[in-house]
Amino acid sequence: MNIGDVADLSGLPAKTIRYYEDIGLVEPLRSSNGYRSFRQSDVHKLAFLARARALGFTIEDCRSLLKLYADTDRASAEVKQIAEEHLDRIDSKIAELTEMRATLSHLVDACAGDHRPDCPILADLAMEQKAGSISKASG
Amino acid sequence: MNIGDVADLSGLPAKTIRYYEDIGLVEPLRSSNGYRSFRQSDVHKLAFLARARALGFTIEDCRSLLKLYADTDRASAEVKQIAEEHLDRIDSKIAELTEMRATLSHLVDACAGDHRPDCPILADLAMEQKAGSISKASG
DNA sequence: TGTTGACCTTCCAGTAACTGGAGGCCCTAT
DNA sequence: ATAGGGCCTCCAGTTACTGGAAGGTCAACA
Repeated sequence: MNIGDVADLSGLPAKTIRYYEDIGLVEPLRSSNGYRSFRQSDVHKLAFLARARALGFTIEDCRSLLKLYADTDRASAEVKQIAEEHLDRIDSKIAELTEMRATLSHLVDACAGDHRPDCPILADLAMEQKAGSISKASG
Repeated sequence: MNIGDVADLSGLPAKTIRYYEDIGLVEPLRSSNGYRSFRQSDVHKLAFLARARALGFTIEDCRSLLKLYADTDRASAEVKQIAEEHLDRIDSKIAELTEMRATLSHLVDACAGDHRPDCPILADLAMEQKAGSISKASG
């Protein structure tokens, strides 16, 4: 199977598949004309990668997961740990974004958004650290 | 003021401040010894940047916001628009992460996480597109 | 006066995970 | 023969920094 077919099947761009080969995630064969030749197992692996990436696992996570997937004797605990760590990262990110959202939404609501120059958003951004003791206290 | 002092005041690493100069966000003066010499207005600007970046505005957003900030005649609507677009991006990101979180958390809950090899997480990741018509339908 | 040591400088390279593009070969159809 | 599409490699760019090497500057101290 050529890269275009595999791209269609896995949902990954051909560029990305080549990249995944570069970094050693897949190792397709080569045809005599130099074209990459993908086996069914390669397609399966790429679909696995597409799914894991869509769930936000990093490439290095994916590498670990693929190893664990290939090892039929692995303990599910190992996989679960990777997933739980990822879940924690997701939770942190959501919390961070939610806080940003709250602040920003507050500012947006406070801004008239008209032709006049007064803008609470800029005012907040420009807010000076009056006390001086605020910013670098516990860095 | 030297870069170290400004770093302390703004909360930004010196490296980052140099980078901001590289990309034209600040233009500190230079002392005779070649050291960067920051005015109060530079410090103010950097604090503005630190705050905006903490709220997740991109560098290009920051560039626009700084321009608008410098222009005392701007309409608050312009600022509000940037902020609202950013708010939308945040909302999308939160939605995406929340969906990931739900799926992943479901899988983690389903996984025993013990010494046995059965693992619903890997099973899901490896899930084959049986129908074949699923993946590339509306690309 | 010499020498630490902290602070500053520039420049280069690397991060994560691709993406875009140039230049060129391969294959099929007309 | 020629047109087109698919494939190849290699290089560069993306975002927003961050780390490190090699070296200049400055204040303090013996």
